[in-house]
Amino acid sequence: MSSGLSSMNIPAYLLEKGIKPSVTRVKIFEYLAAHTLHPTVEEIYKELLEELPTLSKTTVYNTLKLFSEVGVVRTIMIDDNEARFEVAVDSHGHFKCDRCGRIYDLDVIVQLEQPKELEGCIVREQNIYFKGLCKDCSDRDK
Amino acid sequence: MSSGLSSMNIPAYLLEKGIKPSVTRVKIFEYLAAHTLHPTVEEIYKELLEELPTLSKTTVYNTLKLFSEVGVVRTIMIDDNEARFEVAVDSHGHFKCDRCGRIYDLDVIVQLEQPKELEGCIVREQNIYFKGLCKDCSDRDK
DNA sequence: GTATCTGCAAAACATTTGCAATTCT
DNA sequence: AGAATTGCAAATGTTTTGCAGATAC
Repeated sequence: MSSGLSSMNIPAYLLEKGIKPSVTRVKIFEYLAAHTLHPTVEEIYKELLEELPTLSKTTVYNTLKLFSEVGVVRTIMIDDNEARFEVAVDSHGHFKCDRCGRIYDLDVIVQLEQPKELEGCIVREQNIYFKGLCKDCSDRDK
Repeated sequence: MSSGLSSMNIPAYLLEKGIKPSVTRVKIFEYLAAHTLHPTVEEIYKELLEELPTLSKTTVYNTLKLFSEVGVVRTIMIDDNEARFEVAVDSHGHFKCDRCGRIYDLDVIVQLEQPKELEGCIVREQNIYFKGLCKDCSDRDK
């Protein structure tokens, strides 16, 4: 059969971060790696349900929380109260369109100088995001 | 009596933005102006309840939404799904402590260059925030 | 066989909505 | 009176929790 863990390609990245692999975890990770437009829990859940018919939303939440704790994924919250997720790679910026809600990655690698005010603090993460109207939506206005 | 609108000092800022003043609105604005550590709806509501015993959380939500729409306040969401608010002044960065949850303003005025990738987009807002452990919390580790 | 992972149902929150009551002019 | 503001109660939507069942080693 070809549905077990043993037949899967287990991302080294997960192992490096100390994640014990399971079919569910690998699938969720692969989904995030393949869908870089920052899916919501709902989206991940609905799509994977086709491959994993017994999947529950709780498990998606649990897994993303686990991934987030060990640094495999980054949680993005911009304004609306629904978390979005991405595989944690080099710090980059985001652009969120206020109209269509899409969140785009910016290739620019963000490496800000640490403000003097943060001396004594331990800075673990830095984020930059822009908001406005994306090209598609602003074209539609014309 | 001294509890009506007529006895209050109405912030010019509200009028400029076209907000029709009311006791509730002025109080909420004053609270935000005086409490710059980015209070939540809950915090604003609980504190103002002492002065405005009939205040409802719905009104706090409505007012903040109104303020936000006209640009009087800015809504901040960093990770947890609870909105925080500040009076909208010049763009500045934030630092959120993962342990105690406090959000600090950074005096640094943020004026980023617009990434080339965003050509054709209408950028209306830019945000920068750092995350990690604040001085108090990291001192506690030693 | 024991520990871990998963899933269901219910609970916990934050936020929104509909509508009635109140207030302001 | 008429329009806008406020407040209650219920609905909505996301996320968390407790615990039982399944799975892996």
